[in-house]
Parts: sequence; C-alpha cells; structure tokens
Amino acid sequence: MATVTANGVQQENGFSTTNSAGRMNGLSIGQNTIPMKDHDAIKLFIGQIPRNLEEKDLKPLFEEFGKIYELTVLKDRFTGMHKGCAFLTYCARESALKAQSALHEQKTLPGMNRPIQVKPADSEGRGEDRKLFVGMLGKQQSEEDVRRLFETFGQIEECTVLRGPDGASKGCAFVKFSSHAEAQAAINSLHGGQTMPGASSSLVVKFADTDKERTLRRMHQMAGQLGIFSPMTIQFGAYGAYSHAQMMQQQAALMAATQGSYMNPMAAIAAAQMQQMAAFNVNGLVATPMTSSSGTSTPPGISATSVPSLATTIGVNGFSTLPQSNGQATEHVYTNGIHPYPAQSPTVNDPLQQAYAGVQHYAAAYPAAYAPISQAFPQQPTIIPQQQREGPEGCNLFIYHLPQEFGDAELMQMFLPFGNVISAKVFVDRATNQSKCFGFVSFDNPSSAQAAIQAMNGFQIGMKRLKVQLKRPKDANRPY
DNA sequence: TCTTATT
Repeated sequence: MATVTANGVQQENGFSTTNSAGRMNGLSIGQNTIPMKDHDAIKLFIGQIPRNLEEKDLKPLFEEFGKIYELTVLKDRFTGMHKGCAFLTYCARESALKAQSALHEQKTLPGMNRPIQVKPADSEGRGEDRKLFVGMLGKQQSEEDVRRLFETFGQIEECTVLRGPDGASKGCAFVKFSSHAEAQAAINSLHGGQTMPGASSSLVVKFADTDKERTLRRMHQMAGQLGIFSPMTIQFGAYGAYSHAQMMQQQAALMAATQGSYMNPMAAIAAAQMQQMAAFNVNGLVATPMTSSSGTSTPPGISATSVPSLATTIGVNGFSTLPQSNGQATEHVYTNGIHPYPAQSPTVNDPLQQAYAGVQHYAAAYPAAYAPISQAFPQQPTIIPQQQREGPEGCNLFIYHLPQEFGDAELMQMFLPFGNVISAKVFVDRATNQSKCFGFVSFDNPSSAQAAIQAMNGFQIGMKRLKVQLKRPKDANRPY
C-alpha cells in the first residue's frame, strides 16, 4: 500500500499500534487480545462513503493508520438504509490524528463527488458554537479569499464556500474557528461592515444554524412542498403579524415539542421524509389519506405505523394553534401558553379535522397508481360553496399566489379556521380551465377577515407566499 | 444566504 500524504506532510511508514505513552493497546490474556482504547481516544466521523461499502470494505482503508477499536457504518434506524457515513474509533489516539491528516478531504472514494471526510465526531467536543455562516459574499470569492478575510481573528479549522452542482458559488460560506471567542470577534468586526463586489447587501457574519435550526428549516421547507399548513409555516410564513418575542416564545415551544417522545407533526414530517417519494405523485401532490376517518387506507409504500397519520396529526394538532373566529387572533394564540402538540388522539368529530377536507381534496388528485384509494372514498365530505356571495364591506378578501392546484374548496378550507366563510372562489382561465392563482374569500364579519389576513398574509406554500388583503370595493377603478 | 451525512 502506498504511503498516504496529506497537505504535503509525509507520513511515517509502518504505523505503530502503541499509544503516545508507548503502551500496547490490548489486554493480552493467553492467546487472546481484548481490544482496549486510549482513555483519550478520538471518535472520528467519516463522511462521503459510497453507500455500497460496509464495515468490512472500509476496514482495510483505515487499518492503515492503526488498530481499529470500533467502526460503525451509520444506518437509518427504520429503513436500515446506509447513510453514507460512519463512526470510527482507533485504539490509539495517535492513529485517529494520522488518519485525519492523511485522509480528510484528501481522496475521493469511487462514485462520490466530494472527498472523504475524516474528523472528530460531533460528540467529541463543542461543535457549532464556533462555526460561522458567512452570507452576501461575492460569487467569485474563493475559499482563499474568505480565509484571508477571517484569518486575523483566529485559527481557522474549516472554510468552505457553498457551491451549486455546477461549482458556482452560492455566495455564502462556513468558517469554523478553533474557539467561540474567535468566531465572536469575527462577527463583531465583519458583520455588516462591507459590501462585496456583486453582492446585494453588506456582508453577513453570524453563527451557523444549529442542527435544530437546520431541522426546523427543512421541515418548514417540506411542509411548504407538501402544501401542509403547519404551525411552522404559520410561524415563519406569517411572521409579519407577530412580534419578535412572540416568535421566540413560539419557537421555544416548538423546540421543546420536537424533542418530545410522542409523535408530533414535525417528527411526523421527519419520518415522512424517507417516504416522501413514495407519497408523492408526479405532480408533487400528497397521496396520503388526510383524515383518520379514512385511516384504514394506506397507500402503497406508506406504513401507517412509521408515519402515523401525518396529515391528521397536523390537522388536529397543528391547526389547533390557529385562531378560531375571533378578532384577537394573535393575542389569543400567544397569551394562552399554547400547546402546539398535545399528545392526544384525533377525534373524528374535531372540526379542525374537517378543516383539512379541502386540503385532502387537493391531495386527492391522485395519479392512476393511486386511483383505487381515491375511489375508495368517493364521498369525502367536501364543502362546496353554493354560489358567489359577497360579505359586507371589510369581510371580503383578495388572495393572490395560490398554488396552481388550489380550487374553490381548498381555498375555503384554508380560511375556514378564521370564521364563517360564505364564499370562496378561485379564478379560472376560461380558455384553459387553469387557475389564475388568485381568488376571493368572503366572511360574514370583518374580524374574521382581519384574523385571516393576520395569519395568512405571507403564508408560505411551496416557493410562494400568499398575499391576503381586503378586496377593494367594487367602485375602485384599478383593475388587478 | 445554512453543506453531505453525526449513532
């Protein structure tokens, strides 16, 4: 086997399996040696491993640097799927250091686009509190440019410019310092201080998202893709309506809930992540039954136990944070110490579950593959507005940026939680029968309309944010 | 403008 070099540093040949104190690793009893590891051994995280490589395949590569105490390929707890990474502990601390310097980012395993990662696992020490996110970089700034910008503040352990598949910079980077204080110093000096060529505003330097924040963001994204109206979406999508303090309070509640052991909507979404391809048809529509009353049906590939009534959970628990029909919407929600995810079973008669009928209808546009499911429940109660009616002045809303797939029923369902919807109409192109992605909703009282604006204006669905405002009176002369 | 994963 060839000598591996890293960063131009020649590795010594013939690695010893003794630790830094010269002690042999392993307790010899007769013929057998029970593996022992240094008390200060380092658990390494190995990334960018091809998913077809198992422990036995990886062992030779890493044994090069010393005796392996433990090597575990990470698998998904439910599906057993190879996660493309592993944990590795050498008996000797020194072996870990050697392996890291020889392999980290130094070679690319077959089939991978990025070089192998070999570094101390997150569990080995403080992780994110010294890692910075740098935004608003110029698109042409390289790792080296970023490094130069930050090197005066301390020891940089990692510096990565984020790039798209084509290698083009995304205009942001991660910079990891060896200490929190160094990172903080960089923030203090650099954040907002200068505008890079080609950037649209001044440099952003802040601590990178924690795992939790990242998870939240992804779930939020997913909820958006699913067209699900989760409290996350409300929280982040309609934040114009809320104060910062309220946001933080809400976020804390969500964090706590997310850590709970019972299945909550966010966990359900996470669980659904692995199944999402199975749950989507080509149009990106959800193919999962949306109410527990239809819970006897499970689409192919969806396990009712591993993804326990995803939408139902969200429908009941998620929407319960929404205001009912009253004009004190936000105050009501936030002063009562909401319980976003009560560990309760959904009840069939819950009106909030009904509120999802429209979304269900939206989701029920199954492809041929799921036709049997939709046919199994042809009588799903769907509220269909009898005729277009306008409410009194101040009760009529104009809604723009609706999903293309939304029809009258979905529009109505979306606004039912805020009061009595007397009419909901999506405008349709007469020639193509396609939605024009805007519509009108009328309530029977102005405070419902206001509550709906408060909660739903800016509500994110997929890539779009709803625009919800009072409809102009008829006599106004500007057409839309 | 938050990566490719962290039991």
